[in-house]
Amino acid sequence: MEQKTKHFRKRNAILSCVRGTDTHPGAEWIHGQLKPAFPDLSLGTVYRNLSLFKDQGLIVSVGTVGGVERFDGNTAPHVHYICTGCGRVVDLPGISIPEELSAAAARDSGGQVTSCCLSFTGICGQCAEN
Amino acid sequence: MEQKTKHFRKRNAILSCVRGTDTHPGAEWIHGQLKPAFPDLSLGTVYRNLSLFKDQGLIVSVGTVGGVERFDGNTAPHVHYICTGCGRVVDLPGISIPEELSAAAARDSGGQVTSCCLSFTGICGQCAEN
DNA sequence: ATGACTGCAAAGACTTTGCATCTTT
DNA sequence: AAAGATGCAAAGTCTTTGCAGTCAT
Repeated sequence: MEQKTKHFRKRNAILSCVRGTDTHPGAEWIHGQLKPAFPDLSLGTVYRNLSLFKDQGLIVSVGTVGGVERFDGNTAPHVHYICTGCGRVVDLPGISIPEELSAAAARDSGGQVTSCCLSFTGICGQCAEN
Repeated sequence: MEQKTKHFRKRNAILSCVRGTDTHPGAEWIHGQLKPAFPDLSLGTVYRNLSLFKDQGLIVSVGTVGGVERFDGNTAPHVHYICTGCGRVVDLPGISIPEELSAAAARDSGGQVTSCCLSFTGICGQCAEN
């Protein structure tokens, strides 16, 4: 068991890293976070595993901010606020996406709807001060 | 006047191209569309002008699909359906974003809200057949 | 002349991929 | 042995940028 753990140690660490933060990180950020614990962790491995997790539905992409794809360990549909100044992505748990919209989207598009994404963009209070 | 027109001919063509389609195009697509009329149009110019239009608020980005940024000449908030199979982005004019959500987002985030984006993703009917 | 727009190609940034190596079964 | 995971570096895409040339005022 311990052996097995070792084999997946990095993979698990990557998944835990995404799940354990609310920063909606990109690959580089995750790599930086894990580097101290895994000095030989390769960026390629981070990308490979993120892609894998995404395919498996363990994480979701919240889109590309400033050229880098950002992920979220919270796979439940929820609302984001994206600051175009600093690139921060924060959750807005106080706002929920009306249930009926998904059904309407499936009907109107004539296709299947697997996920939805509602995000607001602007300048956050902190950036506005600068 | 005709001279002036000539000077901005390409710029105007790029803007018209984005505004005149509902395909939510990326830079490459626009370049391909205008190439016949402007054989010497450079991709760099397309990128430069798209960036300019975006800064000016003449167009909006609808996000990155399959690694390429897609634009929309319709700057009014509206809902999109994105097919993860073929990458098509279509409008869902039948669905509107509840007005009160924007205000709630500004309040909850403590920042300013300049735009919002609601999109549904899935496999479109056409892709599902393959 | 001065400022603006563009073509071209080089540079940049982010992501993917091939191959050799090491691990687990 | 066979399948899976990773490091490393090369390759691939998309986008940005510097420079020189052209056009408008």
